[in-house]
Amino acid sequence: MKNQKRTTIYDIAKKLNLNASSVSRALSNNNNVSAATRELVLKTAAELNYKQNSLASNLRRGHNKTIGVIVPHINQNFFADVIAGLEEVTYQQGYNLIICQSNESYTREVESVNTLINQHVSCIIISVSADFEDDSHLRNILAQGIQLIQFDRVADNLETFKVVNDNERASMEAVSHLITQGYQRIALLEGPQNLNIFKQRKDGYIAALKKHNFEVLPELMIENAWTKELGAIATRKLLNMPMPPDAIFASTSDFSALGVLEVAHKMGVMVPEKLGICGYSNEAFTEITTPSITTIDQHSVDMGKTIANLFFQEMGSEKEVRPKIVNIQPKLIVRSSTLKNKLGRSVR
Amino acid sequence: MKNQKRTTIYDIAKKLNLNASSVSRALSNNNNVSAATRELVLKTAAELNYKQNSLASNLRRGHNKTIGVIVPHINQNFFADVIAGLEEVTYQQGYNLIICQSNESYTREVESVNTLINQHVSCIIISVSADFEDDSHLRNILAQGIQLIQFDRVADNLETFKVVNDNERASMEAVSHLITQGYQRIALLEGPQNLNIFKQRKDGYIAALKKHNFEVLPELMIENAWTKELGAIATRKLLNMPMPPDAIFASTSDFSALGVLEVAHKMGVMVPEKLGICGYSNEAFTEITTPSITTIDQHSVDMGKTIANLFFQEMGSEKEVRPKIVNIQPKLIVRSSTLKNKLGRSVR
DNA sequence: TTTATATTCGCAATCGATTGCTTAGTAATT
DNA sequence: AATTACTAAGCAATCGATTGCGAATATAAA
Repeated sequence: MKNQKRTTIYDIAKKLNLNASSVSRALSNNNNVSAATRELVLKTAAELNYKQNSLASNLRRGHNKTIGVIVPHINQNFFADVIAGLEEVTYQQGYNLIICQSNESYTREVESVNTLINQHVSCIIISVSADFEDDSHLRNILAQGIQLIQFDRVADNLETFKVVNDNERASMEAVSHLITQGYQRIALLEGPQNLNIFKQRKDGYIAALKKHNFEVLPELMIENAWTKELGAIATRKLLNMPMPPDAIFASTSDFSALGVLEVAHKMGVMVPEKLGICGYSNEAFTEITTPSITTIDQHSVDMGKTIANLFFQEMGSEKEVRPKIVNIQPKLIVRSSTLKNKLGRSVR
Repeated sequence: MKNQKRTTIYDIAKKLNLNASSVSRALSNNNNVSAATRELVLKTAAELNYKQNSLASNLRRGHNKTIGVIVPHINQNFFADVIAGLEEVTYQQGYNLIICQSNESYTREVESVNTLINQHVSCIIISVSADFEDDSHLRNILAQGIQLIQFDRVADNLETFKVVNDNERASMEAVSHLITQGYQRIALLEGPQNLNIFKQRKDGYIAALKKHNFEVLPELMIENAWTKELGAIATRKLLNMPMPPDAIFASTSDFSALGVLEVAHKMGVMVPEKLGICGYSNEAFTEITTPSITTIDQHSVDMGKTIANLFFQEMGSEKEVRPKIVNIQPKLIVRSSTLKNKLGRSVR
């Protein structure tokens, strides 16, 4: 079974008393072969169970119909969805995806970039890790003549194609919604501020408060509360304050919003009456908690498709194209956890 | 930016007045080079920002440190987790993953197999699509000398390495648990029976009933109820029967269990008092529904790791190894939705 | 000093497919 | 009949790294 010979175009050529070049041309639908020999070649190729060796073909042609993807974790919903969207489009174009996960580690991210460069991928699509340090490895991608698209978490001062969510606007919209619902003291759970997406969400929160002439209170902004557990801890602290917040915007993820909800339940704080809760990401479970959680949908599968289309449309053209930034508008999904005004929770 | 020249070993060789073979040997830590030249080569390689061309290397050496993975959907938790586990191990061995999704389509599955064969991957890891027709494409993988590991959904009559869950046992355990809790009429939501995993779960259900001398009632076994919507429809039908079930085992997925739960809520049927519910897969949300849902954990990340280890350990050896089947024991996670006996739902 | 052994390195073929160029053969044109 | 135009197919180089073999040089042994 091991290392057996696979049929090559030479095998086909020999069998038909042809030259390998003719076989190659026949298989690639090149017009420099007669219809008769093409037929013959295709027939014997099928008979001998010939499979093209993409390695050889790619080496010769100098490019690889393969796209590399680097994400922090493959099995986080957002990234899994983006990859699913990517695959959908790239598959149709005959491209393959090589997937790497950085595990939020900068070292691994750099290593992954290097293997992808070695593989001669046509494009690298990346969402940088949480302990992102500097962008030399990304610059190296460009230096090797490989296309680069950053998405979601992007290195701000590196000019490349980018597909991002308008985090600031979404965040602003969410907080405005809370204010409209009558919440007065709105707390924020923040993510690591070295990632631009979390900074933008914080900015949106602050902008919304200012717009409505609310005071921006540092004690209501909790750093690094981006897991369910950290969200729970932060909530306990917030609700035990002398003047506790009456709403919490878990800007990091729905998981931290879930932590908020659980603590509220345990402490007997009514949601949404006494505490409004808003998450981020529109994870499947936000629809089915009691009460269901208001959140922000990032159109993740579409994001994947957008990224892929960007590659095939914009970057496929021969002329040098200026890096473009695509801003996807996330959508606020209002559910029961913030509907203080219209009780009865009829909205789904 | 486009099509620029990348540095090759020839560039390094020329600069150092060496032959490319020496450069190659130096870079590959071959002992047939002096320490001095190795130093020199490594230094200039770094200076010139040399990156190995894996295409050329793989072509010459006849193998590709790449593993192909084909799953129905990348963004289903179970598969995403398995892939994450796979990546974890393969990364450490310097292997890359090429990911394809079949979208439950047989045609796409066959096409994906073909591209992976063309790519000369060392191994193909597959969980077959729902409309799996025949295994000729899988046999073709073996015929091309490529390793093959099937997991979860496997083609029964093809002898290859397999990593599966003991679905029948898990299913039996779940139903036995329901019986122990005092449920008397236990319904089953089935998945497509052309997939062996769903057949096994049904077998486990029947075996448990028989073991406890319960009657096996065809009217309580609902076919193809494997999404949330189909689960809901089935539940409505079941609960409107003259003699409705007092427990439903959604053997297909937690999503269908969720459909059951929602219908129960709407119809005012108390869970777990009047209706016990058990799902399958241990999706994240099962922990946080009200009541939380009893389910079965498949150790999905570990499964991925097991598969990868199987490849590196068993199949790496030169001697022909007999295909081996690894059976992973899923774990019943008892939560509130089936705790009729001990009310108060103190268990998490 | 001479012979034997070990190191280090170059030469050239190889992996399989592609492609520019050339040649042979056929058809069309005058 | 002769020249031109065109088609079909072969030749050989190429992509970049690897590797068996042999040559040259250095080192050790006699």
